[in-house]
Amino acid sequence: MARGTLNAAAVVDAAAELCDDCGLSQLTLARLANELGIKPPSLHKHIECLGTLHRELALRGLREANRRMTRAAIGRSGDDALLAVARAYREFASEHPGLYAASLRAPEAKDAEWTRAAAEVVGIAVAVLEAYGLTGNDALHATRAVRAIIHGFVSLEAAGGFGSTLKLEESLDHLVLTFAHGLRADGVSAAAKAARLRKRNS
Amino acid sequence: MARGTLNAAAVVDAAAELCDDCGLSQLTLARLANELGIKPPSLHKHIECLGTLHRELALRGLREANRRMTRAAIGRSGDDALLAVARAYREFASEHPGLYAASLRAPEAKDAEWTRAAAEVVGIAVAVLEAYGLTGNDALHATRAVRAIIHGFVSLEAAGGFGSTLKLEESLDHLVLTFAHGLRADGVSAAAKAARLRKRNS
DNA sequence: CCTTTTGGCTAATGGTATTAGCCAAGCCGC
DNA sequence: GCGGCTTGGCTAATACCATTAGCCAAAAGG
Repeated sequence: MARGTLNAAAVVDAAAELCDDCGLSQLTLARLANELGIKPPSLHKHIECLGTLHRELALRGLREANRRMTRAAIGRSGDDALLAVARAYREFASEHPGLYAASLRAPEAKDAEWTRAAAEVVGIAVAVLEAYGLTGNDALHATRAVRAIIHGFVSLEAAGGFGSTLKLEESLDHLVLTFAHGLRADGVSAAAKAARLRKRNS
Repeated sequence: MARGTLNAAAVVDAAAELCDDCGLSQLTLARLANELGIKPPSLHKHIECLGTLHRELALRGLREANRRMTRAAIGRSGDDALLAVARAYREFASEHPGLYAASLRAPEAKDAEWTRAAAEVVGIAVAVLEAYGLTGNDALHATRAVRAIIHGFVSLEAAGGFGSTLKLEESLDHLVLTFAHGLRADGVSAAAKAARLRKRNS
């Protein structure tokens, strides 16, 4: 390796590419070094340790997801926006499985930058849900719901959990819109009522 | 270790306990051996390798989830059943985070036993959804949706992804019932229509 | 009671991350 | 242009990890 052609950003670039190709669990410092044409210990001149590299990848994944979802939401509202955001997220996970996997790790509480990047992704869902006129706790519940729906779908897909041949995009569209329909059709208050009922039963 | 007191089941027992306590990623053969009072290589007299141990844990997790969900569904139908199954699954993941994490790994295609155990968990959701009168592709989409919803919620919770203080059980109830409401209120056909519309636009 | 099987063990191999410490290339001030 | 400092490679070494080979004694069974 010619001296000086490498820096921290380039290392993370290579790591991102590698984990997209081979899976995050296969991303090892030895492989990464080999890919870059240097010896493993030399990596520590650019990154602190494997943990910080994973953090960098998580940040990068969150920012890329944020970028795509924000862009998808522009100029849309309601179901249209919800659908576009969900699709953008799914597309990101599909195109960058390694980065996506890295982005799933929960940020460490004391890491403000990481926490903020994760919160911003949630913020997009919150913003889109404003169109449904939800307020207070209902909005928070619905936000969690949207996160869970999209994350659950995408990560099951990534794990190969959906066996059959039915188009995955269609499934996600169905899911998001059915949920949105439930929200619009006074679903939240109905759900709250049912939850109370259930709680009394148990 | 006294000779004869140990067998494969006992090893998996200890592994399950260990990974519930310390996280699946912290489950190492060295730790496990230490816990059992033997040396690491001796483990290979009972288990083939770390991979097969993970498979055993996955099977155990799937069966326990299956058991709890089946039990929860007994004597219920409709929203009631859906809610009970979702809660049972969430409770399992919450009480056995390590086993739950192990159960998430996609079964290897040629492993019939593992594949079947995973399919049975899905089967419960399918059975519960029959009450909503869905047929054909709609039923399949809805099945995927329920899996995604429950899995997404539970795994985000396990990863600490939900920051705020709002009761998690309530959020899951909201989510499940809002989706169910969407299903009941002719949500599927509406969603399909919207999806076609969106497809034309893009 | 002797033989076979079993389930521990130690030793060794090759993988991992990481630290310490060396050394030369390149940059910066003079 | 030259000398010193910083930088970014390197090798060597440490401490883990899983896994295999091969040993040996305890238990089991004829």
